[in-house]
Amino acid sequence: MTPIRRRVLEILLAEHKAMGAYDVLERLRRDGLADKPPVAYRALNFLVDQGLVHRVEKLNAYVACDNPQAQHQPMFLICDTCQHVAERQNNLVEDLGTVIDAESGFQVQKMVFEAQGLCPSCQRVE
Amino acid sequence: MTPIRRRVLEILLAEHKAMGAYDVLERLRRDGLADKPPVAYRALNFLVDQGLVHRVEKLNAYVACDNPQAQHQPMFLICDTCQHVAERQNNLVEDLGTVIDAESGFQVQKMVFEAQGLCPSCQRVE
DNA sequence: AGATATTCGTTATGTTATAACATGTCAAGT
DNA sequence: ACTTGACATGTTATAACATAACGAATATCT
Repeated sequence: MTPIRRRVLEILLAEHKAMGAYDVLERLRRDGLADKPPVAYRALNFLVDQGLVHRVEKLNAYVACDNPQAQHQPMFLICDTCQHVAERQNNLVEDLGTVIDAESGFQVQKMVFEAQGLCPSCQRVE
Repeated sequence: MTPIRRRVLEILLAEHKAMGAYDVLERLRRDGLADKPPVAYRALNFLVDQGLVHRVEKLNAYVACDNPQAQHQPMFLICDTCQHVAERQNNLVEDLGTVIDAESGFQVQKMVFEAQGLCPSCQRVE
């Protein structure tokens, strides 16, 4: 952990939402830290490798992990209306990894599971 | 269906692999068709909406659908070694959609499921 | 201290995607 | 036949996302 990495994690924890790398970068700039793209990407990639941050593929964005202690295969529920990203866990995801392996011989190393739709509170509004 | 859309679909069917929008564009250019990014993106988005093509989020790429007739929630197995993308179906994916809805009230409209790892033939080589 | 490895700062550029607007095409309605 | 409307296309420009490369700074080990 270094000052930049720590700061990026703090930013993501404080926002508690998915942020693009350039959004993070903008925050770093406001803090007087370096503001070139590689600075943000390096820190984000490091945090993702450590399991402290997840990347949301559908959004090209990053969120702080809800539960960094536990080994887990996260899945994300992305609300199309309010853009909120909820992290969830469900054993079915890991089961699916096992099933794929058994059925097709494909050796799964990493899985991406992301659902888009309407979160409960946006359903009520519609 | 229009000439450009048909041609883009043909290209993807012929390659039988995931192609980036700019790869498709390069082919269109060779065919003497328009070669500006929006041309490729419009055709690809159209084909995705029709269910004839899928977008692979992890790769920012597109593949022709294996089985366009059937209503399905595809999943993709992406080999990190040979880059091959296999399309699969499994009821667990749809089950997961149902479970999410039941457990958290999130109304799922679209799901992305992508696994990365080693395909059977690349496992043998390692 | 000197050697080694890691991180950082920066420039430049590569890659993916869309906004905006002008133009073309064709069929339906009058 | 002519206008309108819907849709598709062509084009410019630029936004948004991401990394290669390299030298300087900092930490770690012996």
